[in-house]
Amino acid sequence: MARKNADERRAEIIEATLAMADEVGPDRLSIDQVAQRVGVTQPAIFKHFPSKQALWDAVGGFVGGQLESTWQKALAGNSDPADQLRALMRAQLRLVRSLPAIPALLFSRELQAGNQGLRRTFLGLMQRFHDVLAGVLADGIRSGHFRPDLDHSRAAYVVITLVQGVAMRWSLSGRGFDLVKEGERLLDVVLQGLLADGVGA
Amino acid sequence: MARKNADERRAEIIEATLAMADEVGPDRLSIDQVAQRVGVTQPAIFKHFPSKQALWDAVGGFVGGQLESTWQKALAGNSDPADQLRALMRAQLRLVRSLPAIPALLFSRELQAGNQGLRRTFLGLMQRFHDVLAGVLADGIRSGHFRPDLDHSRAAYVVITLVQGVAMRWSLSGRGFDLVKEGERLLDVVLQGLLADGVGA
DNA sequence: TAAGTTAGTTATCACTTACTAACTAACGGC
DNA sequence: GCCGTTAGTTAGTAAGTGATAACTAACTTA
Repeated sequence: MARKNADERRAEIIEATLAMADEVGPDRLSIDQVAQRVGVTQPAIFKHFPSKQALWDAVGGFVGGQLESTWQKALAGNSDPADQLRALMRAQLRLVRSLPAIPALLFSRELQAGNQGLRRTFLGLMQRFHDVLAGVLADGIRSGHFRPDLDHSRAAYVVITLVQGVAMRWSLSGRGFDLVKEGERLLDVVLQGLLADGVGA
Repeated sequence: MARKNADERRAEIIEATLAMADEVGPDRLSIDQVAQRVGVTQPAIFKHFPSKQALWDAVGGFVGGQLESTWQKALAGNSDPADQLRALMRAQLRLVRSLPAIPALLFSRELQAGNQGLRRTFLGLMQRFHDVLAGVLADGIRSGHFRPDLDHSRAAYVVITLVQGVAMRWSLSGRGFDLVKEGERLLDVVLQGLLADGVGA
């Protein structure tokens, strides 16, 4: 019968949900599939989460927690502003690589339509990521590392867009390239800019 | 009874599918919902498409056709390389704005898991968009508009990533900003680069 | 205008879904 | 070693799913 402590089981279910969401898609994932993955009957899941939506709620909370804790570590290890940007991007992309359901999750109606609160959670996360990036950029502008005429908020959106875009392309392409490396390469191009010197000034 | 010509009805069904996919999500959309939108009973849909998957196939083909036809027009009207990049981005984002189901569609398992051929269609589209962008960039490098040390293929991926990323953020944020304008703003930042002159050389 | 074609209908099937009720057996404190 | 708690089971329900079969009525054309 292999009973387990409820906390442990909850974590196991959340993990299984993320793994299965990656395999079959968040909106197609049934409680029964999660249960099978965990090695338990379907109604057992409802002993730990009152409804499917509550399970998704918990999954979202878990992902959000992981995201936020990773940023702090990324900032701590670097001092050069460009390196801090790189570290933040790497941290974010590494998390996506280890939880590859995230991009699909963001577009799932399970979270979008069914769960107003969770939607706000994710928007809040994005906002905080923007603020962290904007802070790094503002420092770098002051210290002369970045262009003096740069709008730090807008530039932060550039970096966010780059992160989300490359994660999206990585997903769509069947994960056919090294996500973290590609992200770094793109960031390098953006740091330099596309225009020849003296053209856009 | 209001019968309609089959071609007309097919187009109507595809349109309704795209609209409903945006509202309820591609993976949650049932044939019955599409039928109701069209104003017809559920089995009538199967008179025009042999299966649900065939319907999605047709939807994908429609979207792909729209995408490709828009690029040609964008290139024709401009001569300056930077303007061509802007025009391509605007064209792509305008299409996403008019068919807002596209981002969610790309992540739907309906298309990913259920439909191998359609997946290849979309990857092919992305590849061709990359090639168009890379061509513009290569021309611009030769003519001195872009940095001589720029890798045109990599820079093309930067622009693609920017397009997909901003479309994604627009979707997630509840379409709370002007997609086309924001895309242009981000492209402008990328054209200039982030680094101060002389820092990254 | 009669006849064939076809866009539509109603009725139904087999299956999956989230969820519930009632029961069972493992664990932990005493 | 007893007993309450609780993680788990089996059995079942109501609603929704994609799809099919058989029929009907509107267009098309000879």
